[in-house]
Amino acid sequence: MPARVTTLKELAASLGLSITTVSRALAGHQQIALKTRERVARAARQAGYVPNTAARALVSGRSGFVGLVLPIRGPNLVDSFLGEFVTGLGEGLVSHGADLILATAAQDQAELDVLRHVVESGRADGVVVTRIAEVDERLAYLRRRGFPFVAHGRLLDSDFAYHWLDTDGAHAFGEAFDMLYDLGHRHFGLVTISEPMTFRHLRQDGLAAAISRRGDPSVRLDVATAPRFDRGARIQAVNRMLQGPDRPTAIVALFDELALTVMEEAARAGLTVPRDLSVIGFDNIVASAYAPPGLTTFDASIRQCAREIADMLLTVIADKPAEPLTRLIRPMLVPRASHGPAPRKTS
Amino acid sequence: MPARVTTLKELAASLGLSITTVSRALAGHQQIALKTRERVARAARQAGYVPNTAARALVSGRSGFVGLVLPIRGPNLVDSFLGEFVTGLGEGLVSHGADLILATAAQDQAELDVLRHVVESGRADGVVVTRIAEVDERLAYLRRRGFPFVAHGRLLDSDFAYHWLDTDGAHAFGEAFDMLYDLGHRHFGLVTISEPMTFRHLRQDGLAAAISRRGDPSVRLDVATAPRFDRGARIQAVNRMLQGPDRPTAIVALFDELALTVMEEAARAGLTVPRDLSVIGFDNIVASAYAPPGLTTFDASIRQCAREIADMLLTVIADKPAEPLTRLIRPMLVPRASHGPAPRKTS
DNA sequence: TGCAAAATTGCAAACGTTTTAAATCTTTCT
DNA sequence: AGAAAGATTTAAAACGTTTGCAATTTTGCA
Repeated sequence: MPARVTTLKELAASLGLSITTVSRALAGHQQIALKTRERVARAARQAGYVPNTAARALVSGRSGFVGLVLPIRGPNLVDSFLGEFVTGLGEGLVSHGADLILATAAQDQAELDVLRHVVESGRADGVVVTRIAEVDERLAYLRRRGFPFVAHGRLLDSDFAYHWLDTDGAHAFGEAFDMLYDLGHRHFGLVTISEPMTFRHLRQDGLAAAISRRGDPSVRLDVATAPRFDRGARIQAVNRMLQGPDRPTAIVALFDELALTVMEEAARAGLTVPRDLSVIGFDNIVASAYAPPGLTTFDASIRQCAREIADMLLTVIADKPAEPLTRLIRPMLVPRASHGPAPRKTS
Repeated sequence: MPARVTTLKELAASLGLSITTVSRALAGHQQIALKTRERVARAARQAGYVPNTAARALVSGRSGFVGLVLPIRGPNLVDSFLGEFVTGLGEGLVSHGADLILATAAQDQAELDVLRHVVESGRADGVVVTRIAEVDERLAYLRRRGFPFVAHGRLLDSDFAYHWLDTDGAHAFGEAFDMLYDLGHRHFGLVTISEPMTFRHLRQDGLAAAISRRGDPSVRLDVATAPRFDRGARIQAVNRMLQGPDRPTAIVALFDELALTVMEEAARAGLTVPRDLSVIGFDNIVASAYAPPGLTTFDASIRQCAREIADMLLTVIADKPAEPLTRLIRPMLVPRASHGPAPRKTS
């Protein structure tokens, strides 16, 4: 059990050196004699010295933290996104000795307020912003403030540049369309949400672009929209799409939860997936592998993305690059058993 | 857009008051005239003043953070535990103005090292420790150090008292046994893991206790053990249990992932759940609702537990209670379709 | 050996806040 | 009116670190 040394002063005293020298030695400054550096390092290790974060932050202006404001979540919303995301961030940060701070918005408190506090209190040197909204005041604020940040996702258009990493949902949805078209499908359904997040536009536009690229006027696309967190409304919307006399033969859902609802309701309506209906999702949540017959979807590897976001942010903090850093990650198709050839026309 | 006031000094100057007075006014000290307190509060709000965390932490010795060392996770381990847990912690902390810091262990670094750093650097006022191991050096360290912490889970026995919250796995497994016994089952299987976590003992002991409480000598229990993160070995272990000429009619799995493996392998072996085999899990992960025929399991409401843990920890930090705080949360049975009456003896 | 240059170390200020002890101003009472 | 008591405010130290600049020691060379 090593004698506890709490401060630099104590360590310096035990070595017969000044605080300055010890501080510089530990920081690896060349101007300190190598022999001294080694001696100090050994003593510090042996004494279990750990520098005080607050003191260091106060004088250097760097906290060594990266902030993330927790997205507000419904009471019974359970998914693995957050866990994957923070794990990835942690992995990306740890190699640079940074840590993550998680701030939560209270019930009635706006996320922007929390963000402001994190920024203004000097708790963090940079922040990560997720779930970008169509009009996102957080980005505007950070921009105004000149505070380092990296967005996970992006705006549809903006009059300023910023650093972002996004999964290429547009490409994935195009790929889904092409695959389904080649399987003979001509009548498509898109199940989407009504919340003003940009990713829904990016994905829908990717689908639309692939359709028009194909240039086949016989292709039809129905769109069903429901609020994200209202399961009842979601089921209704899906059923409206499923129950018309003339229903799509292939449904693409904005993300897996919606796709699973589609599969459940299809089963309830007596439809067999993929014989009567093809379904494709996005996210590759765990349940998608288990829900029969196995949902075909896209894997965005959240954890890997988060790791890269951490790297980007640390670069932004350290180097203040003039050009915006941007990364578009292509999600990977995970083919399972929920898609297949279009059913023969029966009429 | 309010003029940015970064420091107390500036705010004091703009008010024509001393730093001391402004500091005290904002802290709500009675000795400052009410009129002054109000004037200062208004000015601070209007100027958007946010106190510097580092400076405050340095002088007060309190960082306002609670630490959590991220459990090391395999590369493709995906679950919702972490997300639920940090969400709950965040919810519990926010009402007291505390934030969460997440520290990650580097590849080869021991979790204890990271914990030590968090503690010794003064980054946090208290920590949460999860996934308690049979011999847990983290608890021993924190104890020695006299550092505030709350454990999620507990030791099997210990020579010192500490604060913990745990889900009552023993009770749940007893409940599972009773239910299955009443359905006619006499031959049981337990699928468990080989990692030295205490919860596996608590649950297994709960099962054993229920068996002996029943006092029926015809009850048999087979146990299969596999390493947690080795899917191949897990499948092998399950199959050994399933393929004997004399297999259990009811299998209880230590947690849902294992139960899902059991159901998959049962299906592969041509067994129908629950007709030929009853399966019960623990955790209620999302996939359990989707995996046919729907896994009967127990819900531990991680998020709610985490919220309580946060409350407990804040109490511990503030009040240093002499008596250990302990909470045992009874998980709730989530009956689905994977359990049923024991099959008739055919032989 | 002596002196300039180079190498190494140390002093002291600063970061923004809280807090102890003391100073100033107001009120109350004789 | 004057002093004591109470109310309110302030000066200055402290927290543990980093860092600009100065001081000291060592080295190289004549």
